[in-house]
Amino acid sequence: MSQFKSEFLNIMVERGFYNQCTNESAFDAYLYECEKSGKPAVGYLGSDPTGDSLHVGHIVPLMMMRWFQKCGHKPLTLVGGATARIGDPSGKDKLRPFLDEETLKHNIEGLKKSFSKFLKFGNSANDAVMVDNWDWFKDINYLAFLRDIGTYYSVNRMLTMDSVKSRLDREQPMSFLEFNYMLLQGYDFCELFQKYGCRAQIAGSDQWGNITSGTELGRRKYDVELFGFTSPIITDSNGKKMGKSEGNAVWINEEKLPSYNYYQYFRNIGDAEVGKCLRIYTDLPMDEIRRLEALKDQEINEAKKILAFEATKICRGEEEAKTAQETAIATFEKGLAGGDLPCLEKASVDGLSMLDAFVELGFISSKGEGRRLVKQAGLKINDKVISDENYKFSSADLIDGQIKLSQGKKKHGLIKIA
RNA sequence: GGAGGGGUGGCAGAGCGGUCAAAUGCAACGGACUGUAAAUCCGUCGACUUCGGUCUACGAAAGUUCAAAUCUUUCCCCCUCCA
Repeated sequence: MSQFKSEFLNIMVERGFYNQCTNESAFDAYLYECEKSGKPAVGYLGSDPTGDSLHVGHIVPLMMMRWFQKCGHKPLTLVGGATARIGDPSGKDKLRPFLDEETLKHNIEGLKKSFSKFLKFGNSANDAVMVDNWDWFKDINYLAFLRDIGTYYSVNRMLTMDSVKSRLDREQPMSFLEFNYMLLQGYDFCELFQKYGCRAQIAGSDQWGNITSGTELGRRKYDVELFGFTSPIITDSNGKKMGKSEGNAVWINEEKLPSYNYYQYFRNIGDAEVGKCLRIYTDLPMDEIRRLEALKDQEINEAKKILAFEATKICRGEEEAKTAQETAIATFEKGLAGGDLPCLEKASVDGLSMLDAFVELGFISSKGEGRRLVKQAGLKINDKVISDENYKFSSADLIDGQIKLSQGKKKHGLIKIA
């Protein structure tokens, strides 16, 4: 299996991160050279601040960077303050809405937070560094850019790029603005090369076109070989992209999603995904992973628990992971009401309408939905199915000062007396 | 600038004067079966409701009509072809 000289690439292959590389053997040699000499290679991962947190779908490249750093290399995290003002057309049919300054600033802060959960930032040689491409794009002159960069791009070739071609094939509009996106990303790569000696870009496979834009620009303009390295798109067994739970994104930042929900997302992963997810979303050694993924039937639940715990640990810290796990075990295995469940605090529960409580907890979005669920036996109070949609609580429902509310089999919450 | 086509629920996509809260598919949700899995089956899927109904919705506004997603006018947006 170990066909590479560099530790990094071997890990990538072994754990299923490897999809495509611009020049495998040269990249390997370069990394090996760096690893041997103790001089970190520099690689970057870019992300446009279109939201204020990354989500599970972004973890794959984040974990690649994490390993990159573990192998002694230096990760740069680039936020696209400039490119977000344009919008990457890859994989999209519509022009993105423009973002105002304030949201961009807010989003960039959020991304910093997300990045720092997976990478170590600081001042030593291989610590991660955050950069914003707005810094070099904000003062750029249009004519100068066209002349210095535009000359290296062939429109003929750009039209064959997937991001462009698929739009055209599907007869979706593509503005000139978006068409320029790949030049900007190419420019980023070269800029990072100039400033930090960055030779590698790591990303999801949908970025291939944008990456090669950079490597080609590097070759033409600076006569240097830059490397691009991509991961496969990780899908679940239905072939859908990972990262949605109950129709909502699984966010990295805790203010967007409680750790308990984060834990549950991984706990509920399909059997077929366990091995793949252990490799990608945890730091566990391969021996351990091979042992876990060999488990079958009921036993595989042990593997899922470890997966959920480890994944939560990386992102939310060990304490949070423990609490989430304890809560999950208490509620699901012991049928109790665990401590970290979503909770509603009330001064008194007498006369409180059950439906209102469910709405307030966010389990249902309307009372109508709640009524339907009651008809379908989907709502429970203290583990007893409720058949009266107008049920009102009284202090008789309190058990140890709290009431357990459940919607379906998986959503549980509490009402506590404050 | 000219000619034509189109904007419908989370998405895709029917409907083209009443029977339309709007077919169908996907997604989502609940139940059964299980292992907090997958597959399958059954059910639900605008809001409020004293479950009788009430209200808001088919790009926006105005109009015709007892009645409009469906017809008319204006506006906005998109697509295709021509210049």
